[in-house]
Amino acid sequence: MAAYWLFKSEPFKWSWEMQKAKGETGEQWDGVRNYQARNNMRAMQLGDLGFFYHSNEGLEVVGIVEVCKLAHHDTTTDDPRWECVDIRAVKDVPRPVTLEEIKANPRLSGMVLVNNSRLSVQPVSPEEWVEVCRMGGLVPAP
DNA sequence: GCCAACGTTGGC
DNA sequence: GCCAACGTTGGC
Repeated sequence: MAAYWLFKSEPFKWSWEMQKAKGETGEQWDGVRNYQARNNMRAMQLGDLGFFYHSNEGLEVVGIVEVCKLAHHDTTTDDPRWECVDIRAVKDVPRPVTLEEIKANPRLSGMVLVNNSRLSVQPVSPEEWVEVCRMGGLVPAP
């Protein structure tokens, strides 16, 4: 059973354009130093899909990514506690969905993005997935 | 740039 | 095991 996620990144550190430049191979989602976010990555399966969200600047969902490598050690640290998955860009969201729009949609009032904005890797429910895809012009949802 | 919210650390 | 202090995140 595939699951859905949301990955947050500050675009001046790691942007959707940079993610896309990595192509089919993708890149490890490194730098996460939060247990909850790490546990979410440990729970991911190959083929799981996620939203790519720009925080701080943009504040919008700009792309769809796919988990292409299961959780493994984060090579940017020696600390064995930290792991990450690899993700690759799948497609653009034709019409980026802003945080403002998400907050304004009652069907998305339960989204982690709205209620725990500090969690950088979050689960997304199937209903939320479909709704955000619809708002972004992706019909049917991937 | 500010500040609220949250997570982590460390003294007791 | 509690909680105050501190650091970080991220919306505004």
